[in-house]
Amino acid sequence: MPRGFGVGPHWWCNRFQDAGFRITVPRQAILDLLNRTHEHLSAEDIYLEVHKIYPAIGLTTVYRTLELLVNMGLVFKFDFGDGRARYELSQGPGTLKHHHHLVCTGCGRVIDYTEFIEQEKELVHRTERELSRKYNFKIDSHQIQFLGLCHNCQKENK
Amino acid sequence: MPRGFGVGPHWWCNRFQDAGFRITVPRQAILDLLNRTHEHLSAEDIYLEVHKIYPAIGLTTVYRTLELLVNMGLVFKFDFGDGRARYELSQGPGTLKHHHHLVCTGCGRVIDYTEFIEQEKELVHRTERELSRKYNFKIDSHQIQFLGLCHNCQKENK
DNA sequence: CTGATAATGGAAATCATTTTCATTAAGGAG
DNA sequence: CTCCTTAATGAAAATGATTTCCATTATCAG
Ligand SMILES: [Mn+2]
Ligand SMILES: [Mn+2]
Ligand SMILES: [Zn+2]
Ligand SMILES: [Zn+2]
Repeated sequence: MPRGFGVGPHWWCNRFQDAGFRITVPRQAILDLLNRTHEHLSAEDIYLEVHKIYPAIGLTTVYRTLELLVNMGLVFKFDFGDGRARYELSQGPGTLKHHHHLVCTGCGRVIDYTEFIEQEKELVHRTERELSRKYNFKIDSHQIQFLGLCHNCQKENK
Repeated sequence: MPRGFGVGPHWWCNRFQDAGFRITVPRQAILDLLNRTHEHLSAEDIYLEVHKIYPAIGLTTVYRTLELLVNMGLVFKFDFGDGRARYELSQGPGTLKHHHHLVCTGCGRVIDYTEFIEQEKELVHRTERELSRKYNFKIDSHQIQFLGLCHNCQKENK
């Protein structure tokens, strides 16, 4: 109902229409939020944030929408080991370039990195080609993450 | 109490003694199982399997032991997206070489692969060096996984 | 062998995510 | 613009993996 919410025809509207999904207020609000942050938000983070501007939102809808977005390939879902899934927009203007993650096992901090992404791309492509052939496996995406201790957490453990 | 269970002084006994942890029957049983399988077992898988040979085991102990083993670096913990953690022995004879995973998003099947591990090692080392320096981040380990559809699941989706 | 206490296991508690189901609202047809 | 079909929503309850509590047990140094 909030006439004129995030109404402009965003880049994702076509994706929805083509797939036959309805463009609803909750979906727009969630996409708007993801589009405007670079953080790795949990479902609850998103619920709380969207709730501020659209209090009628339900946590269930957040989960459902995120699942839809992941299936559509618009959103990445990650597990950084803290017991809750984290989400990040995969495309669109304002989105970070292709990157991977550095996860601190001490405090949970996550750093996006893009170093060596070019060399990595090459290796990944070769590996994908080889694995697809050898295991007859159709590869859609990949995840790379380094686990360790961030600056702060290194001191604490002496 | 089962005198003569998996009693022989296994390779991990020193690790336990050095760290001041006790070598108990449940711990031995869990390590024995992990040592003898190449599967990616969940805590409950392990509980059920160990339960056959040592019925007194409790699920709580399985979780606690696995956490300990992960902290000691003897076991890897993975999330393949099916809502439960999976565990794999990280070292010892009989352990697979350094490898990564191919995860089917259709049926959950996980394939270990070692292709291009040598080239990968090089890249990983360079990346680690660079990231450690740039972000002052002490890297302990890394995970790489490819997501996609296995042979069977490709057909089903037409 | 014995004592201090680390480790265990059952039951209850947590907590993220999913399911259920009655209600609402996209959006195509008219 | 109004109607109508039905996809989408949200509150509440259910689920299911993992954690916490706490009384009891078993390891192992002395
Ligand atoms: Mn990121
Ligand atoms: Mn493996
Ligand atoms: Zn940290
Ligand atoms: Zn499959």
